[in-house]
Amino acid sequence: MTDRRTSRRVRNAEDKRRAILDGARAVFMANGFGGASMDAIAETAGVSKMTLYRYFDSKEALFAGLIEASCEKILERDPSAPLEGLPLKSALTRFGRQLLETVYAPETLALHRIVIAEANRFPALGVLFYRSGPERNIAALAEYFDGQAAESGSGIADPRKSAEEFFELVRGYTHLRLLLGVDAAPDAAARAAQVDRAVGTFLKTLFPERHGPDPG
Amino acid sequence: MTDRRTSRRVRNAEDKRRAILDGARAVFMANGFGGASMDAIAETAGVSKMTLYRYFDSKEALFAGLIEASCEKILERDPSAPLEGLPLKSALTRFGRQLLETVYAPETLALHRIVIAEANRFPALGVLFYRSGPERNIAALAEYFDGQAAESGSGIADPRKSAEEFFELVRGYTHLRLLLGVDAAPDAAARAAQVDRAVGTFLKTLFPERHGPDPG
DNA sequence: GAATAACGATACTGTACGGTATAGTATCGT
DNA sequence: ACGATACTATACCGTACAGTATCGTTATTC
Repeated sequence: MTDRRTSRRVRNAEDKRRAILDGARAVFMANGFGGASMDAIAETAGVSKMTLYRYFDSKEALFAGLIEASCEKILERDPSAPLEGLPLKSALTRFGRQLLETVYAPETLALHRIVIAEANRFPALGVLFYRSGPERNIAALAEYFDGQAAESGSGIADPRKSAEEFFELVRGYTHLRLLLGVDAAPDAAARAAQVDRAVGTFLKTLFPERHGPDPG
Repeated sequence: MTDRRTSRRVRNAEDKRRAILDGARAVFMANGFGGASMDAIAETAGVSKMTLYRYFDSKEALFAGLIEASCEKILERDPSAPLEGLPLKSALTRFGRQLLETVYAPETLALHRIVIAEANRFPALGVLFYRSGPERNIAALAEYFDGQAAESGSGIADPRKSAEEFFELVRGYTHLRLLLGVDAAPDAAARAAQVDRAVGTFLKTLFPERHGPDPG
């Protein structure tokens, strides 16, 4: 029975591969591409260096594999999952909270940092990351806007642009501050407040006539 | 006359220092901290490696010196210079155009990349960068808002937050796409269009009652 | 239970790099 | 003109690292 079900060898191989990628993630994210050594990765992964090279041809290949795996993990989530029928304000709030939860998470920040840092050396990974993450969020929200437009009759002029604007308002400069290590990570309450403000601001840009004079 | 005016020796020293920093900028920005070698920097700067170490104690010190110098250069500009008395819309437009011109410039993008990348290894530089750049822009705009409030009577509830929101809308996701190498740098016309849209959107968030129904 | 493949441990190679030492040359101040 | 200082060029040291080779061990397959 060479491979009834999945042979044990294959499963072990998958385990090894996961272990290697986990170790690579830890070391690469903490030290960057240049600061990470293959010896350190092997040790962190609990694997001999030979095994490393059995699974990945080179340091570059390992790095690329890691980023691709991280992007695939992002892709597993459906960003628009349960929001199809929701009213606008609720949908925006949930979109926003979900965004901040993932985007402010240390792992996501580390991924941002390293992909931005190595965008020169690995141009394809920058594109892959953008398409797997931000791009999909934007597309999902834009699609939701389109659905809303069909329902309510009155549509948004440029759903894509509006979607981008919403996410910009949500993530805010806090995102940059986190990437730079200026701020500490905000807790759930702070994140919720930030989303609420962003939703309020954004709704004014969509339907200015519904809001009275604001200043004060 | 050991130093009537500035002695020639110190002028030469300043020149050398500038040359070294220029070389360091080119190499660091192109290859990152880890990918940059002191030999390459020396060669690019047209200077012997010994001279490098006469001016900077170590690679870290040189890197820190470079970032500090870059931040000082940013600080020389007064972000709020000629906008004091301008009406709101004009002021925002000029704020916005100035922001995009500098923030989308390749050197600024490279600085962003490298500071974000090395925020772990050099936490102080991340803070320095933020305070020299984004923070000052935000503060300048917030101050302008305060001035407007004093003039017009009706103020903005949270000028700082509003200033951040404006700049978020202006730089947009294009900034991330540029950092990731997904988009090519937009030309002046595209930047102007982006600013105009951001200004329009932002004004709706400030004075929703002044704008009629928008969708369509 | 033998054959086979994967793995661990470790030693090794070549090289690139950070930093230093040295020796000789140009430049500056007086 | 002379002494001091800055600079170049180059060789060098130690180390760290990417990648390879070897060998003994374990575990899987049939």
